[in-house]
Amino acid sequence: MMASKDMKAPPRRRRASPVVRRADLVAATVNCLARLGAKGATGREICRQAGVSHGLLRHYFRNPDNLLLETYEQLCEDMLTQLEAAAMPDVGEPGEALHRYFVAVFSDDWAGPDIIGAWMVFWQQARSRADFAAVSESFNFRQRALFERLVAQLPQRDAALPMDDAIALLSAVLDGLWIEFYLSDQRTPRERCVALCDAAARSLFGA
Amino acid sequence: MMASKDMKAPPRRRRASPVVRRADLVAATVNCLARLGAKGATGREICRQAGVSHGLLRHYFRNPDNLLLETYEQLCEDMLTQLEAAAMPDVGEPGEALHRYFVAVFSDDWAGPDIIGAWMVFWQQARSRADFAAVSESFNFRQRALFERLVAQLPQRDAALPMDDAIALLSAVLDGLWIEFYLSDQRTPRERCVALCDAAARSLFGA
DNA sequence: TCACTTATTAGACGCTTGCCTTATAAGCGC
DNA sequence: GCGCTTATAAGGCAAGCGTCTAATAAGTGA
Repeated sequence: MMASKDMKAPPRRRRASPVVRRADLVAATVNCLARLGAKGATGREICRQAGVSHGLLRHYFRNPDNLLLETYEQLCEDMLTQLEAAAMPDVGEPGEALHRYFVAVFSDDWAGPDIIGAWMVFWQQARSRADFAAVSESFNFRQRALFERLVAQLPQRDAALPMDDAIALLSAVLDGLWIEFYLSDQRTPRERCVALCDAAARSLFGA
Repeated sequence: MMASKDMKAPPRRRRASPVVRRADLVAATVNCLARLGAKGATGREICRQAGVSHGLLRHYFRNPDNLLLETYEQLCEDMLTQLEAAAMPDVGEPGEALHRYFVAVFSDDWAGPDIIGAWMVFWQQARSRADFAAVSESFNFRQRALFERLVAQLPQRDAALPMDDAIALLSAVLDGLWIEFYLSDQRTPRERCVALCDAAARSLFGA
């Protein structure tokens, strides 16, 4: 006789606080986005990854898309907070804060393949969905503001280039190198990316 | 009585040459990628968009993924050919070819929202799949070579920046602005992108 | 200790997808 | 005009997804 014939097997049902579970699901979403891309980051797969039943998603989010949006918001918030923390202490020579900003941008936390991969999915969503576009807009605005504050600390040099242009260019350099690094951290390793950013800042704003 | 009770309704079966049909499917793939993102560009949807039955995909490609890869290759080829054609005639002042290159990169053909959206999907694939990575690698190499040839025409200036660094930076500027333009052609319109590229070239390689 | 809230699981349903197999007809060589 | 190749369509099948509903147990307050 099967000793455990019809053990209903309620495997594990440790209850967690809503805030923790939501965070779990958000984290699992990033993970899935990284491993499987937009196509593979399905609601059910995310739940599997988070170790919860697929029904739970609906309990916390209206639908998978909504979870994706919240993940985007969370990621933006975290990234901005961390970048700000890395760059803000106004110590050292002028320009040193900017350097720390570069280092943070290309740190494993924010330039890991998974993060950038997820980011691309968000970018795509931002093209077609207003809610994603709004998050993107807000993020860009805040990032740009932080950026301008850092640049303003630099010693003013000849205005060969309008300030706006120089900032837009440095910002583009960051994004471009981010992608380059994403495509092949072999071809353009982390330190080179940071060095290139430094060089760009020097070239655009004066030595 | 239904006059046309069991008309087998062979709706339309105009036969097309293989090369045309393949091109149709590739074009439909780009279109779907643009409209629906990676998630929505399913084999069946692509066939729907191309106006053919879903069985036909298998007849020309092994599977949807393979069609995606071929689309990537085709797009790379087309883009390189066109960029080369736009920039190669060595007429005008030095640097003018480079300018034409910038214009071509941000032309509707290659910076349309659909194209860039598709490109992001390819980038993601390149992270996890060797065949896509190979295409990406080859494309990058050829693009970089064309780029270097254009830059070499410029009058040599002070070497404040190693040539390699300057090229890498200008390349990054292009990619970064490409994305910026993708995210909002309102915020950074086409002409501004080109102007910024010109400014970057001037700043990096000397006036 | 007992009821009450709610986090959590599990199952059902309809739909779509990718893959494969079979049937049909379009156009070509003869 | 006839027949062969093959482009094309269409249907079946299993798997996976998203949504919804119902059942269950884990804490919590009295």
